[in-house]
Amino acid sequence: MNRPVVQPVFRALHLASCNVACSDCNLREVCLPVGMSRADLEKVDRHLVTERRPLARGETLFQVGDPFNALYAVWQGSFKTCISSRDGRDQISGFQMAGELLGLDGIGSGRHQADAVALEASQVCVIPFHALEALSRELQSLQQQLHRIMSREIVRDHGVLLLLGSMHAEERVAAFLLNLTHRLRARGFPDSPVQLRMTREEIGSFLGLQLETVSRAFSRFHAQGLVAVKHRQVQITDPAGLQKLLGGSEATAGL
Amino acid sequence: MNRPVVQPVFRALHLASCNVACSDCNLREVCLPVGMSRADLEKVDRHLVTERRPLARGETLFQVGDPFNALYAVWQGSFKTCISSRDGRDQISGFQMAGELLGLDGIGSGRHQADAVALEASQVCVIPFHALEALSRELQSLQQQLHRIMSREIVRDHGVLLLLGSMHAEERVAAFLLNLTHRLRARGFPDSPVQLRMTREEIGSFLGLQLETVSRAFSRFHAQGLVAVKHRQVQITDPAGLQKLLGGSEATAGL
DNA sequence: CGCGAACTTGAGGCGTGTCAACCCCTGTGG
DNA sequence: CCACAGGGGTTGACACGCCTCAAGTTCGCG
Repeated sequence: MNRPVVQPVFRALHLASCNVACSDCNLREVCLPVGMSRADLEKVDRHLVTERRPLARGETLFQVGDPFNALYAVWQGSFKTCISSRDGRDQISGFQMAGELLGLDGIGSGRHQADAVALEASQVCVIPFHALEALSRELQSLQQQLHRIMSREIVRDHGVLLLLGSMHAEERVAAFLLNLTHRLRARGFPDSPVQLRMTREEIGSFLGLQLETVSRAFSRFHAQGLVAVKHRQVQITDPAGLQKLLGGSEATAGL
Repeated sequence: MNRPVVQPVFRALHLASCNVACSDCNLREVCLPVGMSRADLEKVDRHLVTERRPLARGETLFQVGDPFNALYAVWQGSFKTCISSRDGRDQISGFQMAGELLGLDGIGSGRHQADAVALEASQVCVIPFHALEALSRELQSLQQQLHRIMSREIVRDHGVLLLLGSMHAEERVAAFLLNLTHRLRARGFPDSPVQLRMTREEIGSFLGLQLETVSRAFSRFHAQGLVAVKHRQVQITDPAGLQKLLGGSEATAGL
């Protein structure tokens, strides 16, 4: 890797854009190239994912109406996606962490249908969509993976529908916490204290609740010994107890 | 095509499975093959859509856990799709009418993740998924169309999220009615009296409301002169008034 | 004609939203 | 290093929208 002498700020950018290779990425088992052969992976490296983009906390990756050119895979950090109707109502449609794809909602119309905002300092891999379509006509493994990812996004949304349509406040918050820890564990994070990256208001927006209701749910869980909450530090001390609040259901996998 | 002598009930089945051709279908402008060339359409006819399946009112097309083999395009009639968690909670995730695709949620896991039930006597075109993937590697137009459809399904779900997460009961019902009439009009139905195919309870399940709440919303709309409701016959007399209930927003396109 | 399902309407209670006060943490500037 | 401002979070009191339960009506169908 060549490493020219540059000022720190540019150096960071430069380093980020070097060495973008799915085949070396430790997310390859949870990201786009799940289950692809070595040979196919190399084609992906060469033709598909060549750029990585860093974002500061609060920075917008894309917003409603932006022309759609690429999908983005979260490489580091986390994001929220917000949708809004023109009368000012708005809502967070999901939180994305490492290995998850952003931008799928832009394919249908050629324009992004949501805002994507970094919740912390983050980096995304840029996947130009025309290249993705071209390569997935060539590689069946890539084609199947893309279809699976889109389908799972639909199933995830249906899970949120179920949550918003039929669960009470405490059930929603419990489902949210369990889902979060499931996803973190799947990515190899220790499931001990979780550092929330979003505010109570953002959690509430996602769950269709007011921020006070979210806060009260946390407090009650704390009082019942289910979790230890301190600001954004959350430690689940009784996962089974939280699960029981959901009627024993485990259908929290896909939020 | 051979036409054996059979009893009427089987004959109906047989006739239904003849003459399945997207190129002749009057839904081709709203269904899977939107915008495809004549030549590509013929390949679709030959290799992809060869079977049509009739269903009686209340009959199940597929249910949760069934192996996923095919997508289904609604040709006639309408469907509901239901999701459920194992503690008995369940919810309708959508209503599908002519030209809309069923089964996208099965791609990711190889098993259907919802129940699809006919709301009236209906027919669907069967689209074997392995054949769809194979042909869409060959035809860019088909590939793009599939991606667009899946993306729009995601956007639609996000619209429902917004509805469930941020709207009051009457707003939800108003959005539901407007969305229904939009879709019917797009399919060439006269937008005068609409015949609902679902019960109040089903509407409520979809909107995250109790059936009584839906009924009361209808009654109030009636009293305000916005609609003329008589059982399942609904006539929107003041679309602009309904729209105003949504804060003037027109973000109802994608329910 | 009579039964059951679907629908309507009313009364009352509960869960959240709303509003408000207060606290805690962080970061900034003197 | 401390003071202070401001955003984020917690907690309480109250109101209100929707759920729940119940009774009665209409429609569809055998």
